Amino acid sequence: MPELPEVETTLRGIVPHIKNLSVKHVVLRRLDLRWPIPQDLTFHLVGEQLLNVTRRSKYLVFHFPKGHMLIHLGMSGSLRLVKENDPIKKHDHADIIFEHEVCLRFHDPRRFGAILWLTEPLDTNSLLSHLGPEPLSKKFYPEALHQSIKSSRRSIKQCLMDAKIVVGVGNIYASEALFIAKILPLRPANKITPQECCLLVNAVKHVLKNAIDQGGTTLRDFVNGQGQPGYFSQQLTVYGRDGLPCTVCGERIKQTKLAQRSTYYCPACQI
DNA sequence: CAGCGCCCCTGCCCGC
DNA sequence: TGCGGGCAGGGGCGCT
Repeated sequence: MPELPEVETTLRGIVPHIKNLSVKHVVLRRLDLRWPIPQDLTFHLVGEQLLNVTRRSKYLVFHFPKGHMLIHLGMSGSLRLVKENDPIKKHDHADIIFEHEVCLRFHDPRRFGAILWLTEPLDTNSLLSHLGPEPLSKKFYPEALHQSIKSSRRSIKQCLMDAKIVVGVGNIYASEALFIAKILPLRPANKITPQECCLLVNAVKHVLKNAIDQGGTTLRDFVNGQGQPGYFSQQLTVYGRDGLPCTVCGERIKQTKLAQRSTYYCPACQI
């Protein structure tokens, strides 16, 4: 399951191979994802040229002349480029087949993902219109973060994972960024100083950039557009390391639950 | 209205 | 070897 680096890795892996190609046909094997795949997706896509693919938050946006196809990978989704006649595996729910037998195959065991067709402008869509800044953009900066969390009584980790505050920081990278910034995940957001916001913004950008450079994190079954795993999991400093020594000070990493999500931190390094 | 918890679903791992 | 419980990277939604 993909966090932002995995979605970005997927995007970079597929764009050069499908941009400007026309859709030949569409195969939908299962419609019941998080929301049903629209029955008429085939009608909207066949014969149309894919103008571009972009990313907003963890949504992949496929730009067509008459609308946008939105794909979200949920917890377990992946997109791969295959040959049309590659054997179908369990949970291969949809194929978009382009010219030259280029086939984009959507695979998602848990079916928390989504494939949607939008005709309204992107910025008026209810899934996209309320999203906060992209973490790697200049719109995510220390003063803005401080402004948006300074009166919140939630924990800083929950705020980091709130897409209205900043998009794309999921459960793994929230713990990792807080470790780098030396801030305890449970700290109330309204107690985070402007100086700490600066550390945190830098940490979020650093950890996400790093993960993208490594091709994303593979915990279970993430694969990029070519079916290859990511390598960032070898660099995780706290996530999943409950009881193991902190890489900085040697203290044992602790695990706790925050809003039903596993949370890891070093009780010595982080305050 | 901020914030919490539920829930969608399959697979995997662990303990008995 | 089988079974039940718990856990997993997301995030919209309904309720308080």
